[in-house]
Amino acid sequence: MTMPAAPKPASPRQNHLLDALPKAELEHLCTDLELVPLPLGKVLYESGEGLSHVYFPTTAIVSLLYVMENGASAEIAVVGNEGIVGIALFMGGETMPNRAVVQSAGQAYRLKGPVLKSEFARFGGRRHSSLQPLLLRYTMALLTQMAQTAVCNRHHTIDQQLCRWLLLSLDRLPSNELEMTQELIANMLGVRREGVTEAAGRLQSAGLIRYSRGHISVLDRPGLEARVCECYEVVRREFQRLLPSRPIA
Amino acid sequence: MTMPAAPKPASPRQNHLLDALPKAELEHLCTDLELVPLPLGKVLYESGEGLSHVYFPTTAIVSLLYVMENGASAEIAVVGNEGIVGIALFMGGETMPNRAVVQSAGQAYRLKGPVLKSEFARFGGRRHSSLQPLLLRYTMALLTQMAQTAVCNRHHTIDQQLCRWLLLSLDRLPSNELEMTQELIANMLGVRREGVTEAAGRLQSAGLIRYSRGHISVLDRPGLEARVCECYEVVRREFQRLLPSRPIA
DNA sequence: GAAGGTTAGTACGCTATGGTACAGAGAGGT
DNA sequence: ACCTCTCTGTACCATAGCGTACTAACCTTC
Repeated sequence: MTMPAAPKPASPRQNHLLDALPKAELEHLCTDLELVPLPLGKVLYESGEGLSHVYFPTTAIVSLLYVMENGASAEIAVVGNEGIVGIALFMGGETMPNRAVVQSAGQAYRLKGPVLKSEFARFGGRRHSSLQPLLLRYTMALLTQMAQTAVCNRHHTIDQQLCRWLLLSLDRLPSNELEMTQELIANMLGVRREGVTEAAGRLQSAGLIRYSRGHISVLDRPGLEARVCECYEVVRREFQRLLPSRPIA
Repeated sequence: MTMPAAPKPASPRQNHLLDALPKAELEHLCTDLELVPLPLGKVLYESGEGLSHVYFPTTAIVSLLYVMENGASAEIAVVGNEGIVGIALFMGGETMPNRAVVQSAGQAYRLKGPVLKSEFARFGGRRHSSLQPLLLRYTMALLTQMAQTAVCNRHHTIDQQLCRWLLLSLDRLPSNELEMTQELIANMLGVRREGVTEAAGRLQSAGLIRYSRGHISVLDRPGLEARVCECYEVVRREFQRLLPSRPIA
């Protein structure tokens, strides 16, 4: 069951990582958490650019993209309310050769880099932080998502990849509606826009979705799950296993 | 300059991660490091299987593969003397949905899981361990390699991918010779064996490599670099940036 | 040196996807 | 109501890579 559609007050607990923290620790962070709107298309960081903040999405979805020299792009991973944007900050290295762009508008809590770093390192000191193991497990799940993206890109059809993409997005949204043009989906998947049109047309004919000018209604989620490749389930299971506080679906 | 081909005595310092540790810390680990041979094809861990050890390759190269339900496979990343096999052990989660298989025979130092974990966690205590930040930065580099694999799978031709694969392997070997059948390369790249035959044939006609029954001699490395897609350089630069102790090339 | 296995090369048709061009269908402004 | 812009649908050809079948080199072993 997804939650009721009533406009809920924003709370850090809408992000599963923050929600998984012990009460005291979350409250400790709360003073530094800043709620920010993430409009569609906003670039949180650019390839190779240092990050000033990390973002814990609540209702927004962020795509990690690689943009090639010739301008073509491909989605590497997607981050919603189950995760955090900006792992390079606590993993070290400061930057990544990717771009993080808002794929579905919404909100996120952001935290200044130094605050996160000090909290992350506060491990084994007087007080045991549970943030570090949590973030590391999340990173593992992200790793799996990237690995599976590579596999999917190699072996699966656009139809299957579109199903995977829709399901991954759906899992990170409160409703069955998403605002997304075919053009943008094509950018994410790294395929032609026409390819998405055809694939989406097939899904629509099958009665699984309804598409109209940037708005997708998912009518038959089980139908999508029946068509998707194994990649989706592998990723979903891994997130659930590593971050069991709450199934991401 | 690659090192002279003389058979050197094995040393943990042949692995760049171990080599990057301060002397005292390496010596502390040395009692637990165990040199093991890694024959071609050996499976270090299976998808979803718990790991008892981590491996620091010195002369071996290990591939991380995803094996699909139908048996087809795709390489996710490759680990040589610049890295470590078994990051799930310190990242948490214990397992990964991949298989780690020896792609080029050689040696590695292995370390019992619990030893690594305790050393990894010995951070912020009385003594600051430099192992943790090192391994986390390595994980970031691995992340980039996976991301770039996804991009490469999406956008680049078999020829380009073969070049990338050869260069990545070359960077992890002391010589310009590799033992590798086209069949195996095809498994790694997740393409048909015939596709590799044709791509390799083109490289051979161009005088860049010589291929003969499982043995490849790279004759013209700059030639390969001229044909490879940007993915190779992105990964190489990222490894160099994050693990600057020694360029992996 | 003959036999059998492994590795590599070649050929042919098929399909998914890319490149390109253009037409239709909504939405929004004036 | 009309124009215009954005988004979607369709069509056509080109091509990279797949599936399959077969042949040709080469290596090993008897």
